[in-house]
Amino acid sequence: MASQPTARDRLLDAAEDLAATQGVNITSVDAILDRARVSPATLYAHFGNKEGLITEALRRRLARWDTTWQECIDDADSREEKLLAVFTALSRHRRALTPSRWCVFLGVAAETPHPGRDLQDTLAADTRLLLGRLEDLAGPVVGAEQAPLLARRIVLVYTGVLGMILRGADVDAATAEGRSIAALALHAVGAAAPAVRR
Amino acid sequence: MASQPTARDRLLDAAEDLAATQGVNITSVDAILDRARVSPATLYAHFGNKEGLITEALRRRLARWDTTWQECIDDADSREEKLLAVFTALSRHRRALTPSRWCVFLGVAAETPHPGRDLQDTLAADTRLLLGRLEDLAGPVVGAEQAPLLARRIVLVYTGVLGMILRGADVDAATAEGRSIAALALHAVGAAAPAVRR
DNA sequence: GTCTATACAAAGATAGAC
DNA sequence: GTCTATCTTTGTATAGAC
Repeated sequence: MASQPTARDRLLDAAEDLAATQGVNITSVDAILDRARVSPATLYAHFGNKEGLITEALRRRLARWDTTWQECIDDADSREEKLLAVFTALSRHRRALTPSRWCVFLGVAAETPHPGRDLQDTLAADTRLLLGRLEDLAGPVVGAEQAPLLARRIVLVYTGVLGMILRGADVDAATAEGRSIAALALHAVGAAAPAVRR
Repeated sequence: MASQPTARDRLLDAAEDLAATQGVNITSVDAILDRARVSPATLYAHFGNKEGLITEALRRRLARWDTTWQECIDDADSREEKLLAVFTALSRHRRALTPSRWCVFLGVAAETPHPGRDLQDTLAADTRLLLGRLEDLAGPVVGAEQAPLLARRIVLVYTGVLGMILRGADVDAATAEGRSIAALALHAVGAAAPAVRR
């Protein structure tokens, strides 16, 4: 029956949007409060402090990314396509949510040299999700032995796409280019260690 | 005869070090002044404001990167090695200067959603230098027509290496991995459009 | 849970003397 | 050119009422 978002949700929305588009350090608590139309006390009651709010907003965004990516994997037909679905997911993710200037997680990591434990964990969870899932998907394609190598390479290329967006590159062009390079890496590793059958 | 660095140089050193290791937004003017052992008025007399100082420090660092990279290119034997020398240069650069947490230019870009014109130009100059020089080096290897494509791909991979450092990856490992992927891209593009002779 | 009002610290930048 | 001292704004966070 909740027709109106709660103050808590409005805070998370505002924090996510501003972190994604402006960055966390330049975004003041006041700016978040203004956008969420919420009073200071409410923020601190729910999240303790600014970093707590940011951490919670990132957790929520990571969960949504997780879902979107998994859907793209499920939609893909072949094992190779599933491995490259991370690039499709990037496009879909950016269309579904407030598109970040490049990547909210890397952005917050770049801006926060000394994160608290919870924030640190949340940021690391993004990288863990990428490496872990790509390794799982790479196993059936190039074998368990080569899977970690291929996963690292695809994460590197994926991260490069995000960086190119920060450099001002066209998002779709950079994504397509990343996918091409990842496909090269896939076939190179696959050639070295022939694909596991079925 | 200048045995002591000037106040101006101490300011540039302090700004560069703190921007590289901590980030620009979290670094206060006071912190820069403390480290440089300089008074506020001196900073503003020389650079106008904080962004002016940061811009100047970045310009100086870009010039040093330019030099280091060119030296690595000159040291390389083959045309292919010259094209991949950007990864060697990255290692050498990071050993020569205060190593940034990942990349000072991308870091400042990520932290500054609305840069002034001078800062904007300086940040863009980094990307321009990368794309332009790599395209020049790619021409003799894959031909002028394919050179822009290969240059973009290598910049993407190079940027991915920097992003992996931000993700916590080992610097040498990420650099080596990036070089391998760039070599794949080189050979793939080269195979599509056979190398120009000489 | 949420608000109004405010405390307190830190930020960037400037004035005026030497 | 450089310093000491200070001004003003903005920042995060809390107190106390409803």
